[in-house]
Amino acid sequence: MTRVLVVDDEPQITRALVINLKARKYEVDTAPDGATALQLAAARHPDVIVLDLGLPDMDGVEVIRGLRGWTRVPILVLSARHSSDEKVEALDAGADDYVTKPFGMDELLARLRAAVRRAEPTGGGEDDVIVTTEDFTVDLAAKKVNRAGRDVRLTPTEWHFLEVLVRNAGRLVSQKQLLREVWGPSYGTETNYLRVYMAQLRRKLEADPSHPRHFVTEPGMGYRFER
Amino acid sequence: MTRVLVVDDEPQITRALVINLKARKYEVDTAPDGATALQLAAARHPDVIVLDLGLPDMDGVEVIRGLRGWTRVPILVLSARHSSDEKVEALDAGADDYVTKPFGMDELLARLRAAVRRAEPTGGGEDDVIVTTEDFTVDLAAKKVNRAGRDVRLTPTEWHFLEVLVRNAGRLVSQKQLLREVWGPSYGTETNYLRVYMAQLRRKLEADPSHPRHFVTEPGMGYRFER
DNA sequence: GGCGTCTTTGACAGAACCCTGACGCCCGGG
DNA sequence: CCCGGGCGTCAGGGTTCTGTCAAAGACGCC
Repeated sequence: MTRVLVVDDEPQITRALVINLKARKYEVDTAPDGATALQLAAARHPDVIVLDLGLPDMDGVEVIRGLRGWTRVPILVLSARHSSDEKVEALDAGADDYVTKPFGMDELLARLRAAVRRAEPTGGGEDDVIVTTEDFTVDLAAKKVNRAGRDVRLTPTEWHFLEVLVRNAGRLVSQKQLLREVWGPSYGTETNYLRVYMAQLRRKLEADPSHPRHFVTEPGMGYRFER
Repeated sequence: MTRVLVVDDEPQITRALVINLKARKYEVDTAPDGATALQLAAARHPDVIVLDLGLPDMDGVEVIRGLRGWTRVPILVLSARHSSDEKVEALDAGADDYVTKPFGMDELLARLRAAVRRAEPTGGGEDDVIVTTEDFTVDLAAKKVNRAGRDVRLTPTEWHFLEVLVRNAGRLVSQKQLLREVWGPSYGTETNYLRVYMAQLRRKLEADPSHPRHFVTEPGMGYRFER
C-alpha cells in the first residue's frame, strides 16, 4: 500500500486530502508543521509527500532541503503563491511538482500517481532488480529474499538494512550513511544497532555466519555487500 | 550534456524553447508532429521530452503511450487545454508533468530540471572514480583497492592517507599537509606517523616495497603518488 | 488485557587498530 | 673517521571497535 505524508496547517485542506486519499486506499500520515513533517518522514518512510509551503514554524523550502539531505522521496508542493519565482525556488530545492491552490482534486491525485509511479523501482530497464549470490537471492522489486529454495523472513528493519547494502553492492557504505538511511537523519552514532542487525542478516543469509563472505566489515569505516 | 526533445507544431513556441534551452547548454532536437517525435526519441535517446498535446497527426496521449511502451524518459506535457480531465488523462498515460499555455519560461525550465534530476541514477550519483596503475587500482567511490585481482584491506587511516595522495596524483604533498588532512588540523610535526603508514601502504600495494615506484619520498619535503 | 514479534539497550570478550619507542640504514658535513 | 638528521622497519601495549548474547521495552493483533 502506498503511504502518503500530508503536510499542511489548514485542517480543512488536510481533511479533504485525507478523505480522498483513504478512499483510494492510500495509507495517510499528516503533519501540521515542518518539524513534525521531517520527523514523520524519517519515522514512517512515506512513498510520497504532499507539502504545503505555508507552514507556521519554518519555510517550506527549508523542509524540502531537510528532506533532500537524506531521501529522494517524491515531494509534491502545494502553495497559494502563484509567483514564478516561488515555483522555481521550490522545484530547484528538490520538489518534484508544484500545484497552486485552489487545486482540483482529480488533478492533484493524478499528479500524485505520476510522482509515485516514476519513483517505482526501475521497471523494464536492464537494471538488475534481482541480485544473486552463490548463497542467496535478493529481489528488490518483490522485497523477497530466497535462500536454498526457501523464502527467508526478514523484519522491516532487516530488509531496509539489507536493501541499502545491496543497492550499493561492492561499495563501502559508511556507518553513518547506514544509520541515516535506515533509522533517519537524526541518527549517526548508534553503531550498536548496526552490529545487532548485521548479525541477524548474517545469521539468516550467510552460509557460515561467523565467517561472512558477502557482508564484509571494514573496521572503523562501515560495511560492504559483495555478491 | 543533457539532451532535450521538443515536440510542438507551432514554430514560434518551438523557437522560443530552443533558444532558451540552447542558451542553458542543453542539446536540443525538435519534432513538429507525433510520428517524428517517436522516431527521434528512439534514434536520439533524449534525457527529457517536452511534448505539446495538440499535434497535427496524432493525439498527444497516443504519443505518450507510444513512448511509454519502451522508455521511462521523463515527459513534460505542454498544452493549451486547462481542463482537469485532459491533465488526468495525460498524467495517467505516463506523463511526468503538465504545464498549461501560456507558460512562464522560468517555471518550465525549473520543471524540466526537476524532471531530469529525478531521472538521474540513484545511490548518491557519484561516479566511480577509478585510478589505475600497473600494479594496483584504487576505486575512490567504493573505497576499494584491488591488486592482482584481490581486494586489499586497508585500515581507516591507511585509506585516508592513500586517498589524499591519490587525489593529488603526480603532485608533491607536503608532510604538514598530509598530517593535517589525515590526523586533523592540530597535527603538523609528527612525521613518524607518516613513515609508519607510508611503510604499510608500500607493503600492501607496491610490487617491491623496498624500491617503491608509486609512493615516492621527497626527502625533507613530503611524498608523491605517481601512477 | 495477554501474547508474540520486533526493536532498543547494556554488558563483555575478543579482535583490530593506532600510537609509540627503539633500532638500523643512508648520506652529507664536520 | 665520526656524527647527526632524515628515513624505513619492527613489535609491544593501550585504546577503540566489533560480534554476541540476553533482557527489557515498544508495538500491533487477537
